[in-house]
Amino acid sequence: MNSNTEQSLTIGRIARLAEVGVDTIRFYERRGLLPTPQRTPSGYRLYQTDTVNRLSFIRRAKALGFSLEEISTLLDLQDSGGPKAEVKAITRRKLDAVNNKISDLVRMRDALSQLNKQCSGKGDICGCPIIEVLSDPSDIESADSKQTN
Amino acid sequence: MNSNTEQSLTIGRIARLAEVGVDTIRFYERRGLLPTPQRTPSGYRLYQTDTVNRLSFIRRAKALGFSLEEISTLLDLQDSGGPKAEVKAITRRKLDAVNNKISDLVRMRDALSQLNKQCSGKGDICGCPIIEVLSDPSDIESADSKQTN
DNA sequence: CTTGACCTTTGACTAGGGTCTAGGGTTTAG
DNA sequence: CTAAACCCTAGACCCTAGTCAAAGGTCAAG
Repeated sequence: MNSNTEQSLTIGRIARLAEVGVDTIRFYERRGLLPTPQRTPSGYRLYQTDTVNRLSFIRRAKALGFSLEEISTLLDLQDSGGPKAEVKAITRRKLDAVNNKISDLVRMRDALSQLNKQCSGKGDICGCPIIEVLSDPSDIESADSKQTN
Repeated sequence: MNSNTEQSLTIGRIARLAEVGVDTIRFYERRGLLPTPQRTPSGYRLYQTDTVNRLSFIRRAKALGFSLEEISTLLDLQDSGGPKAEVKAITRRKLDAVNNKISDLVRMRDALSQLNKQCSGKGDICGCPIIEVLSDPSDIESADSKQTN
């Protein structure tokens, strides 16, 4: 096909380069994260190699906890040269959300870890502090005063 | 209806007492978290008041991050008087999972917070450190990790 | 008797992020 | 030439934890 200049890759090749599935790429296209690609006369999608960068961008943003919708916005801002303030606002919101999630999980962890410490793990279930707390939470705060087994 | 002994409640009443929806109760029944209840001759479900405790158990276990499947196991153990060790193992696994999720999120938070600090938020997007990191991660210590929700 | 609140079932729908299938057409290596 | 490997589309399906709707049956009050 094209001898030199800039090479075009089929979806399978670009998928292997970016380490994502071909279905994922088509899915991202439908979601507007990837521009509609060129096609061969027979209808095959053709991608430029820089699409790999875009896919990597998406992977990294996902690793930071951004949703596909947020990533889409980020990519639009990048494409259009939009204001930095908006990128920062998205990051800030995500940071707040992550912090909230961490607080929730830390609370869960503290409760679980206390229960785990308190339960001997021996014998049958009667008097198991874990079951007891779940059955009646009135002692969940004062749970450290009990040393049941 | 019933004057004294043990009163039976319709699904709507038990739902109000336990502060869950009636659909949720039927859903839990299908999932095996609630035993199949008695019925009136006309087919209405009838619950004993202690079903409220069971529903509260489920609510509290959910708040600790247990999935319905795990809660189902916990309830089975409670019903059958199974070994404490198993309850403890489930709690331990959940604790580990929560800790892993916290680590992931803390890593995300650190990356996001660093990016947020670095970005001036002024001007257009050229040189935005957030976009740059997403485009080329060579300057951040791999924020890659599992997906978290 | 009628009204309204309650109950029944089945089945569809939600969000998020894909993954897979069926039923085709195309391209390439041998 | 043929078979394998690749590509296309539309649409169904996965997971979790429910929630909602439709179409009908039941029950208590007035």
